[in-house]
Amino acid sequence: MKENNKQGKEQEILAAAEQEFLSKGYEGARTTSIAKAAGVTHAMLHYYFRTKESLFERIVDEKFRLMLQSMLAVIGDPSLPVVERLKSGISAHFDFVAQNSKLPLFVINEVLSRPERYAMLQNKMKNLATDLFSGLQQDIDNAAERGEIVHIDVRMLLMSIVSLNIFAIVTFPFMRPLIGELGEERERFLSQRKAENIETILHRIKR
Amino acid sequence: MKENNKQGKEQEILAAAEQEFLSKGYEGARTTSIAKAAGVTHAMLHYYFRTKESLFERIVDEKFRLMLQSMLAVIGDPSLPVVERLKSGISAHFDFVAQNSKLPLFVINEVLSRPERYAMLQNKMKNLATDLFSGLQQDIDNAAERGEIVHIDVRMLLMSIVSLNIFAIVTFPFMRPLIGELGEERERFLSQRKAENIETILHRIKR
DNA sequence: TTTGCGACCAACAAGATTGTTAAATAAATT
DNA sequence: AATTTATTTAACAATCTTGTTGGTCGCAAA
Repeated sequence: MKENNKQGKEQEILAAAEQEFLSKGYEGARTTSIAKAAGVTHAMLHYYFRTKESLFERIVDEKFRLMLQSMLAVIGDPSLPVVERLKSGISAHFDFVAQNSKLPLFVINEVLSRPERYAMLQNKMKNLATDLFSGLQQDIDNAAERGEIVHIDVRMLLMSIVSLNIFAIVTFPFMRPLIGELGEERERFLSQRKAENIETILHRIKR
Repeated sequence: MKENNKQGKEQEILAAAEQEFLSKGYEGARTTSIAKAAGVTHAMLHYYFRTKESLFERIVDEKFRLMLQSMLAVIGDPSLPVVERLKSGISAHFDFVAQNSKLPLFVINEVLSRPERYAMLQNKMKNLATDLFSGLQQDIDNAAERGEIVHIDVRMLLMSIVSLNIFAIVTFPFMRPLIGELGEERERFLSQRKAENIETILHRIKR
């Protein structure tokens, strides 16, 4: 029942910290609570990670990376035709967010409450934008030239996609009754909402 | 410079509390900080509002009401034809959120971190849904029968609208660079994004 | 064996934060 | 004016929270 290998405890603490920070944010999180959840004295927590702040950094760095990585999923497979590419991209992004439902709000909250992080996030975003988005933009432009779809700025389109996906999953807990009978079970609702989001984006580019 | 009428101080405290709670949330807010911002000793804060919690309730009640009220704006003017009605509804909702940009995140965070509020919010939402949405749904159904637009569940449509509007404004601070040159000034970006959101929704129902 | 070193814990320290209270002051009521 | 009531203040209390410290335990290298 006891885990007393040296690295084991560090991992336990990290796992507990992730839980705590993701669900309560930096301010709401308590190092004692993290320690308890990890099955360690709170002195141990300070032994492995000097301060609450440094422990938080560890979590936040990983989560920011994960968040950006998820944006990449939207780009989809360049070998597919544009419409298929978008379909699978939206679907992949939706699934990712559904399985990491606390991630978006965590990132948004922590970056908004720490303007000193703006620069970092903005840089990474800019890289994403210039490097990855341009390929999809080309695909879109070409398809538009062929008259298959409508002209549109890929950044606007991607923003719509992440808006629709993230918002649906974040607000699911209290949107459920608004949807009424449709929202009996989480899975059912999510799959319907995913289909609706795909539909919305495809309509947007339909000729 | 001093406001020493009795009711004045209470209002000062409420105003300061609103600022503090909206930007830092319940956990991040400090009663001493609120008191200082209001120009009162922190004992005064406890004199007027017994506890931090009760002060918070005052703010949260008002903000929840405001939030739901803003959803109503989306319904729009029933005397307009459906497409016009949606256009003005989306625009009104977008403007409201833009002028209350801290509201959505505040409400989402506080309701999610307090499941005991789920029931309350869910009830109010259900009322909105049954009472107000049905009118718009009728309009949509009729227009769809006439072949002007496509059939769609109004709840899905409204969820898309609030997703697009809220997300755009909440994430504006760090989405700006992703948009690049487009996002030089806030006003410019917001008006472009508003237009894009309207476009997206209209495409969704276009035949 | 003993020396050293990392993991570990109980207790403590310092400061922040919410909340109380007793007394002073102002305002209103009789 | 006298009495009550509301407002205000300063000081304190209780608790929580982060962080430290001195010392213990086990184990491996010398």
